Amino acid sequence: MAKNKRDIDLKVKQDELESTAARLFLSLGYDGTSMNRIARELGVAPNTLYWYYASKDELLVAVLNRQMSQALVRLPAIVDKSLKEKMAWALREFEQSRELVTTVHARLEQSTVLREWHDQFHRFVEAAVIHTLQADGVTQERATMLATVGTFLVEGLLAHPHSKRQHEAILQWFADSALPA
Amino acid sequence: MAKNKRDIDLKVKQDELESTAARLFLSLGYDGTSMNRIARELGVAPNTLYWYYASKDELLVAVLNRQMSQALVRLPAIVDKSLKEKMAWALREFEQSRELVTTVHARLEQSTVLREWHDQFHRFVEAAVIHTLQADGVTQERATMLATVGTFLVEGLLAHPHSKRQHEAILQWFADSALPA
DNA sequence: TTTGCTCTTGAATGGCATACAAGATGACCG
DNA sequence: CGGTCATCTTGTATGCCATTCAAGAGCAAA
Repeated sequence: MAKNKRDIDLKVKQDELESTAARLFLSLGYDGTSMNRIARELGVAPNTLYWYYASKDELLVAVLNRQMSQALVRLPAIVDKSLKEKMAWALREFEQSRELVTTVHARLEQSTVLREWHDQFHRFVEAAVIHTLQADGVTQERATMLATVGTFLVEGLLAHPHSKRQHEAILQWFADSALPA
Repeated sequence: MAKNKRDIDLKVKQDELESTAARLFLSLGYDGTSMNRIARELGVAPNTLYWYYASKDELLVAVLNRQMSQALVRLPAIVDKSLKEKMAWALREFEQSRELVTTVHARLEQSTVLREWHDQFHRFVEAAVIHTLQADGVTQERATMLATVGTFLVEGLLAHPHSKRQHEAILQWFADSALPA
């Protein structure tokens, strides 16, 4: 009972930490946000964060999972839309976290936790895309390749600023080229 | 004359600095390479580097230009090859500097010099791709869009490890989809 | 009241990019 | 030859960073 209460408090506190960290990471960037800054914002000592997370990278992973689970809530709304609309949706979702996407890729080599998170995430996303494509009659081998391409296009559009029209044109072209007429 | 000699020494010294910096950046990564480390390797004081370059980012830009001009030497060998072969070549060239590509993207927001270099580089590459596509009868508007897509595919393949076969399949599919049959 | 767990902190460590002012070197000019 | 000036190098310092460690506070169970 008491043990249980403690567990609840832990979750509440973690949620508080992660939401503050998320806000700062998104506005100032990962490198632009020091553990000191996060702690100050929360009114705690900097090293308090290290009781909850072993490193800044692990805090980032927690924030990423948080962002992802929030996106998953909105996922059902587009499951029966077209491939193109699904990709446009993903693009809009990620645009909120643009900064973080680049950061993750930059830190892949240096952080094991981050690399594991990244790989798992890619597997998840690509499985979903492959499933969609297969439902449209694409062979598995081809769907696998196209899923990779689709991912690259979304990542590219995130990393480099382009107009809505350019997004539109690229996604349209991809959908047309990927699916049989 | 003497003034001239100094200028020569300057270039020589810069070349020495940049080749050492390049070697370390490529093997240890940008973040993994401290100015201190570069200086130690060269047998000079750390702040000596700041006489030649205003910041670590400017040193990175110099290294990037160095890498690029080395690649440009090898460019003529593939000017008359197919689009697919050109992209495969670019991929091979960049693989040497994989680490740096991600670093550049990660630091775009924080470093003006780097962003300028990056934007200029993209304009250069995309102009070249557009030119190639137009020579194959693609309209300018379409070529512009395809150049962006091609760039994203190369960047994606660089950032994420894939087998030679996957590279091959993706590039082949892109060439087929981009060019009229 | 004592034991032990959970959480927080003060104080420190070693590293980092970078700034500044003082020196060394060597070329030119009188 | 002596002095002046630009070029290059360095010693030293600053303020930041992520992270560590040992000491404490608060509170539950025994």
